[in-house]
Amino acid sequence: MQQGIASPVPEGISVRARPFSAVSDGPTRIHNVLTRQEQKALSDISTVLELSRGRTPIFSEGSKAEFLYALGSGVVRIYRHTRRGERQILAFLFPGDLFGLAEDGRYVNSAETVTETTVYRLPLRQLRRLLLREPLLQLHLLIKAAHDLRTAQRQIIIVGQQQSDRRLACLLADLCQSHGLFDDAERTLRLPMLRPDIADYLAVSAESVSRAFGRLERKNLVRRLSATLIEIPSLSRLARFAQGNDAGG
Amino acid sequence: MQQGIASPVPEGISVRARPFSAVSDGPTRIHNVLTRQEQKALSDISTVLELSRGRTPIFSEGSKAEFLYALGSGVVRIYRHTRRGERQILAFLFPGDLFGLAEDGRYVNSAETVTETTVYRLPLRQLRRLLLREPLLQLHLLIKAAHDLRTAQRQIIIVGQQQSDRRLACLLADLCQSHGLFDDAERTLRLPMLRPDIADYLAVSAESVSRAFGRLERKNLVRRLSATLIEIPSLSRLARFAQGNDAGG
DNA sequence: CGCCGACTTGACACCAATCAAGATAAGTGG
DNA sequence: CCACTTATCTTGATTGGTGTCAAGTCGGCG
Repeated sequence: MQQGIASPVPEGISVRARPFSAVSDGPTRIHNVLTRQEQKALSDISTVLELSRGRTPIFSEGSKAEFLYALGSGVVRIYRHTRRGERQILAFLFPGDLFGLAEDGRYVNSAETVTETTVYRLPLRQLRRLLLREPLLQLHLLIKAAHDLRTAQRQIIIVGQQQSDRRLACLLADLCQSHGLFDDAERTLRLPMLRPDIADYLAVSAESVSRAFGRLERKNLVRRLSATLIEIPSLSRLARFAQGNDAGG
Repeated sequence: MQQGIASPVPEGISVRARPFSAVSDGPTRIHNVLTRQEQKALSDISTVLELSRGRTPIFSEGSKAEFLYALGSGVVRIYRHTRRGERQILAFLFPGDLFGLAEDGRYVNSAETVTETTVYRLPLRQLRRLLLREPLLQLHLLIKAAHDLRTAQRQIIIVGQQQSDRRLACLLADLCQSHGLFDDAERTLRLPMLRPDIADYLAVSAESVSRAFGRLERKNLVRRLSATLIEIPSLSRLARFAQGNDAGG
């Protein structure tokens, strides 16, 4: 639905995640809404895939869709190619996320690992049967879908920003807040992806990502300790800048 | 889910729409997947709202979410404000679309009419009960949600385009193909929205929309008969240009 | 130590935002 | 029916940010 159901997050929902997907790490995530029992039901029909390196394709645009995937550990990117060979990354996925969106029986996007990952593969036919048998489980997936729709809408707003440093600030703030990549003690963010990935996510060139980092650095919003290790003195200042409140030095 | 279920569109699904939502106009839309019986069940818990003019607010960001809305006729825009007062339109909605996405019991976006509209309002509590009672209906809503996620991802790609004339071409092609706004005999598209709406949807300035129209006109991809009536000689050429294949004069 | 990939920085051209002015269309009152 | 008014759209001139191409730097690894 263009907007969705969601709304009051159903009460009495556990955030545990052992058997089915390792969603327990990182801060509590709103869409981790499956009970142990539901995760058991899902894991009963799933196959585990261990993908030991980045850039491993999982499926690609246009191929026949027979599975839904759930990410257990690691990071995955979802992307699509334009006709001119450009790539738009539609999402970075983290543990607990589902992927494998299809239309007319074919995947509409491509999926690749960014890091070493564990993926659970669920046959769509069995999944459909299961969902019809378990309305509450299905409702939780519906809520998850609504969450992902919100995430996509958030990215529309990010990509809609005109200045590249704001776009980058949005991404950095998101990564810090949601996915356990931020080390509170050191105030550092460990980026799992490379510059071209960031560029294709923000819809700018890789060079502009560098320049955007430079501008954030000059405003003391970030400091590059290395290309993938970013110190962030004040998360709230970064987030404020990302959302338009001009943050002075 | 970051991607979703969807996939093989369930068989044996009617596209009729009389009682609940007037989804029958325009070409068959993939997410119009409700049976008469399901529509009846939904209409039993819904209230009809007739909104006789454009710019009527339906709900706004941050207010308490107690309803899901279904659009019966007309056009609605979903948008969000950035902190600097800019507006990003996240979607134009057409008959059959659902809206009212919420998080923690509050709407995350604002919704306003663009034209005269008919809206069906569904109390979330009753809807939730109904969905748990009717797993197939719920599955159809899940498929609808997956469709909307695809639509949002499509907009990410549109907004990610660097040239404004390509963005505009994408929007025009979409409007032609999906929503019964295109007159096949005359080869004209009737735009229901004004320039600032188009601008805030494409994330460009209103002036740039005008210039983009000018450029498309110079390439003979469109002709402005008036500000809201656009002649489109070849839909396929327009679509090809939108997707990156450079279309010469 | 030197190679290699990844990232950064510089120079230039181009596109879009902005501010401002002009054109078009629709609606109002004489 | 026409003049006037207003809202909307278009066009122009300027400025700044970004893509592109190219060169340079950093860091890891053999």
